[in-house]
Amino acid sequence: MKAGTVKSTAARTCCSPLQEATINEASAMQLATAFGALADPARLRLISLIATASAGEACACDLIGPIGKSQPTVSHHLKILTDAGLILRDKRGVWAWYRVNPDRVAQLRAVLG
Amino acid sequence: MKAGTVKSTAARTCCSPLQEATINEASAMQLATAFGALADPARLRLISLIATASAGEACACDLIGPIGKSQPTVSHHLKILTDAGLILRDKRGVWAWYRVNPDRVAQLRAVLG
DNA sequence: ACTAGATATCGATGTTTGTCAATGTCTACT
DNA sequence: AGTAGACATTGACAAACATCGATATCTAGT
Repeated sequence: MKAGTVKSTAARTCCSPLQEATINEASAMQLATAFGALADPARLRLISLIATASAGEACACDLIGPIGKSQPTVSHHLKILTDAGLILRDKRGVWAWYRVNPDRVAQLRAVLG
Repeated sequence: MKAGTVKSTAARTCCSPLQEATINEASAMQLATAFGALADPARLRLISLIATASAGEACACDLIGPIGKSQPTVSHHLKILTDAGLILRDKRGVWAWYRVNPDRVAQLRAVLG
């Protein structure tokens, strides 16, 4: 039985009605993608490496070693983080430089606030 | 070639060494699980529904309708959120009451801070 | 032009995940 | 004791994902 329906003693003590959800389905999907980008140990370590790099940016070539995964795999994870807007790519010559996107991170932090 | 190695003109302009990652592999896995719990639209809506419920807690029976998924599926999502420590379960009689775990949410917010 | 190196993309594969129908368990009421 | 209802668990299945080897693309130096 749906709680809140007055039908028995137990039912009467149950369930004040919920407010409308503050997150609608569209923005839930958008946020889920962003949190999903953080839902992998390798990607968390990548974003941490980038965030703590001197000058606030890191070359992809220096991220492969510490992660301990193959180059295509690291490239794949960096793409997921980039597509989610969490990091920004800057291709300079042969190298790809990544830095954290503070606005996007702050947006996620606000959701948890 | 690993950037930072002095070998060519381009190499010389590349790659100040990265600091050590602030997140080690163990805590990365732990955090990935937590963010993974937020990486689904249905679960985000669930936690939002619970957070905005009057008295700060919501009965599972009132969460099935708004989510629009079957009862086992909603129960499954609630379990994932509970296992990740994001919400707390309180079984009272036949009903299961859920509330947000503020400490855990604050911990995740701190990681993004 | 050619070569070497950095990164991205493709194709394949094993694993994880979301979903639901069916079923089990537990509580409270009759 | 029996019944009804709330919630969890199981089993199955398709979709999504992480990973890697092979390959393509693009840049810089020779």
